[in-house]
Amino acid sequence: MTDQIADDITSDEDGVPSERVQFILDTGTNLFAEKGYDATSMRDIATASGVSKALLYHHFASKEDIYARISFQATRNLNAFVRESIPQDATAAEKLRAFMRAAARFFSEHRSAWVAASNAFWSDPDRHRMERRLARRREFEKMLRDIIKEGIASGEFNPVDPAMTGRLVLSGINWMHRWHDPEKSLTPEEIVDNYADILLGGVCVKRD
Amino acid sequence: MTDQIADDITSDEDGVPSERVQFILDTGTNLFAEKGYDATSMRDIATASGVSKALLYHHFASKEDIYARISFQATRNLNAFVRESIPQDATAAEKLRAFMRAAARFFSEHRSAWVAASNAFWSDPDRHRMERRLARRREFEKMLRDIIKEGIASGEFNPVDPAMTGRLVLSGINWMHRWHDPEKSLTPEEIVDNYADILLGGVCVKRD
DNA sequence: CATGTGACTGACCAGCCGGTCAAGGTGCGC
DNA sequence: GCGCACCTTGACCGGCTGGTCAGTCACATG
Repeated sequence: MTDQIADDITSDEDGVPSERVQFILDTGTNLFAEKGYDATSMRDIATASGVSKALLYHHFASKEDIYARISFQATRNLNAFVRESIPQDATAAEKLRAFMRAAARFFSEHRSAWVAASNAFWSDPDRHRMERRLARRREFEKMLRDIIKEGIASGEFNPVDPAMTGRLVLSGINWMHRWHDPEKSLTPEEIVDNYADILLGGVCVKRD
Repeated sequence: MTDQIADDITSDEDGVPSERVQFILDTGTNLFAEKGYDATSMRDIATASGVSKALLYHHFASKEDIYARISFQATRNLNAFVRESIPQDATAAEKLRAFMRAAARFFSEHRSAWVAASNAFWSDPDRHRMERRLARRREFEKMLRDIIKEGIASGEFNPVDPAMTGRLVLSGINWMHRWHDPEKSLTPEEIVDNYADILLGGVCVKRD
């Protein structure tokens, strides 16, 4: 029923959160990213936010609710952002590179939220929301595979396996936060640019 | 062999653990891999092992001690196993592929332990052990970079950045446990074989 | 037999966990 | 003035956490 969907949307996105609610979410984002979900207590979030623990339960249903809203916010605009960053009239290679750059850029701009959201598989608190998360991830992966398929169809790419190639690309992006130090070295965009070079050009020298 | 190394080995491996101790470690390995470090309690491990919680503290110093021993066991033989799997008289491409296959094989054979060990950065309970873990990881990465450097030096590989290429290779291997279902689809070795094909051959068609 | 040693246990601890609740502001419409 | 809606709080709850401890048992050594 349509009413239900409308209810779901409003109850979930809930317009713009109040300043204080958003501040609590930001605080939680950093704590979750630093220490992980389990190791971060509601007291930690409350203290770091400068409010009482009870207030958290006035604005949020539970600890998982806070976490869900954080990861929801973190990934909400990812698909749209990446899609908008891909040029229409371009080679598949350019599109692939744009995809990787956009994902890396989004990652670096929402680093804490991304780490917090991707660090846990987080079982199944709200099934409906979980399904939408999964659907969004599938859509994200499909975007990437379509670029690869397009390149193969046009003869620009070798006949690689799109699913496997996509996974390798995403592995590089997703694993970055495990070793990348934002303080030094290259920016995430520079790193994935390197990855793109390696992937597109291949490691072995081209033999005729 | 130097005395220091011998000391290190005996002090840490401490001979073969008794049957019961090893059983507790195996039980803990599975629990940590399933539920994560924080979500696994000492009671869980004790109950699942069929012993009292107090016995855990008779054999182990703390919860972190159990975890450290598990991840130590898990990675102990990785370097040696991978090194032995690399053929001496072979092209750099063959060596790279052998490296990836061996790492993937080791991963699939010690899946639970590997997931448990790699899921947490786990701060710093025992500095000495932590440093040796890091040293081992550096050694592992160096092995991979040396293969790549060798290929570049001989003219077999393109002048790619060894560090960056190594990270991309390891990203694919390390990220696998996040999406790979051991029940179905390809084996880890088949997957990294695909990765090797893509990486070595490149995605773009070779233009003379 | 006594003595000692290491594996093993149930009961217990302080402290923290997520979550609840009744009550106290505070400001706004009436 | 009153009532009302919302934000905010400190005190509190049962339950679980990692960890401790005194003591039991089997067995080996003298």
